[in-house]
Amino acid sequence: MPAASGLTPLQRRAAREIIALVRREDRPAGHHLSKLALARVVGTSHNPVEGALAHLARIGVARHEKDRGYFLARDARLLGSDARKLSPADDDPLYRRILDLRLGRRLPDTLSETALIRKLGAARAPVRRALARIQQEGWIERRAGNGWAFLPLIDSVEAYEDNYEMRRIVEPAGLLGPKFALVPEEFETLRRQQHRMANGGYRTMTAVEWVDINATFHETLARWSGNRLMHQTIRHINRLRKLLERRVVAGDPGLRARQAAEHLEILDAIGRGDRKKAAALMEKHLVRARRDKARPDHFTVGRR
Amino acid sequence: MPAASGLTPLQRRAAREIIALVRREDRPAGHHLSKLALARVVGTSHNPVEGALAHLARIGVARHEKDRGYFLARDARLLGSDARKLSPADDDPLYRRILDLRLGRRLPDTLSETALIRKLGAARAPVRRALARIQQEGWIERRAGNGWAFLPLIDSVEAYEDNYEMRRIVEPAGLLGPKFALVPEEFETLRRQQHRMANGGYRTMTAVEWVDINATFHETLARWSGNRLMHQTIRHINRLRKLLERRVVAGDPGLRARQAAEHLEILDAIGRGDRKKAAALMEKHLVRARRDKARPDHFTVGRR
DNA sequence: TATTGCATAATCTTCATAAAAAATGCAATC
DNA sequence: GATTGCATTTTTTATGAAGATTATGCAATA
Repeated sequence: MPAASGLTPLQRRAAREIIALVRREDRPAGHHLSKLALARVVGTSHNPVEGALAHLARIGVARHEKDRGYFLARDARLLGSDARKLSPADDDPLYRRILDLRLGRRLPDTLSETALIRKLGAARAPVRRALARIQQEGWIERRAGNGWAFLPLIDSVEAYEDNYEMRRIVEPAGLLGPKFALVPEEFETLRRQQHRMANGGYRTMTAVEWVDINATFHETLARWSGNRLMHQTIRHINRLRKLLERRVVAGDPGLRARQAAEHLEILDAIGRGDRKKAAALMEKHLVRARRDKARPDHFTVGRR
Repeated sequence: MPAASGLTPLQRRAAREIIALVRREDRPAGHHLSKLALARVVGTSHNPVEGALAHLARIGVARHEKDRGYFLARDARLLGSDARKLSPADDDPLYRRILDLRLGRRLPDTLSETALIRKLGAARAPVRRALARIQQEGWIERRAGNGWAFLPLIDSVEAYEDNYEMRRIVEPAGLLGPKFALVPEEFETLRRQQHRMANGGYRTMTAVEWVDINATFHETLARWSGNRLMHQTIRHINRLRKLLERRVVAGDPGLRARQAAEHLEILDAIGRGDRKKAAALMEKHLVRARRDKARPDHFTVGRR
């Protein structure tokens, strides 16, 4: 049973982002959820946000008052299980199925679109949509004439190592780039986030939130490099990494706290203007993170 | 008037690759063009290759003998103008128009698919195909709800600088990676190619061929790194670079020869197993290449 | 024994239209 | 003066069938 049936994908996404936002900012019960402000955050018109808010009211996350709008029903930090229920993993079932099939070695390296449609028992258009997303993520490509070919980017320990090696090469270099410039208010936001995490905030966090905060940290620094191609590349690498870590065990709490501490050190160095130090710390951080995670048993195949 | 009307895109592509192949290998008149072997090279079935060969016979590049197949009509090195006529630039007219419009600042940063369809006066399906390609190349992305947003990756001097900076960071690191291993026969092929180019071979080459040989050189080295993500990333960066260099002047012959000489130096260092030296040479090479090309006047906007 | 040339089968693209979803506008309300 | 709630407009997605293209098989031939 889907966690939030009856919603359009965009409404689900809006609902997810609303919860993520209030949790990031640790809003208390009673906080006003302004339709227009939220629409700006989500990047859509206010229409789908209305649907999302209505859903949040149905599941008891928000209260509705006629002509006044929606308000948070409980403190945001108590909404962990709701955040989990709306997790992006369920977003596009077809995408999920293809990913699971592929990771489970149940799809050949190359196959025609029609063959995939038969296998999934789905219509062409949605299958194509899922394929487009996968192509965008970079682990499938069209073959010259017909059909598609999976690329070996997500389904092996090696891919995992490759991913970390790329990060180790690119991210420290980004900190040293000629156009690097931090954005003060983003700097403060990152520091606050990582600080909270280092001091036990991870206990109320879902796994997805943890991963997202991590990704945001690294992607923000990449953006500060002033090199847009580098930012895009890091985003791409991170997306792939999320797929690779899909089956990785939750990660013990000590790990989370230590990572946050390392992130804070890097931020401090950047804040002092000591980019060389920051780059060195970043490299060490990435080497250590790889060692902590890249173990063969994480690549066992299973359902869920 | 299109250079090769009546051909399907795949047939055009096959024709192009056949000519590129025989020119790369400098085949003489009379060389047999085997349908099956060519199909393997192009990556399709032999059907579209047949169409391509028929076309090559029509335009006088190949001769046909009943039940014996097709044969090269002239020495491959004399086919420069034919190679130019089949150049990939004409492949998807819609893609070209969007690119031109965007580079000419005639498309807003964000617009709906329908608006684009109206502007181009084309049907939805082909527009969507072109957009998918652009999305793949990374300079457009879907917005949350509706529409598309252009990313600033192809339309400024800065993007050009960013591109070279990324190459400078990634490519030398690739040569130093832990899994680096050259492929002997590819090594010889690269050496032969670059040697020919350094010794005046560039005179019979089209601009597109020059760019392709360059790209092949760098992408092959990236592949040798053993890091598939790195290889993919370099390929992506190169594709963007081709767009950026679209309007760059043809490049004086001396430049071509010098670049080839630098490529040969790098290959020599790799061949000796001196990867540190190779990486240093690569970095110098990229810095120099950037200096030679990144001049503002290349970003003048014009038709064709 | 491998390759060609052609026939047949499978796959993909296009296109028009209906239905779903998102964007937008604005009077009523706080 | 800003925000909500709802009506209207615009955009996108789904669908299915015809036509185009590509894949495949194989007898005839070099």
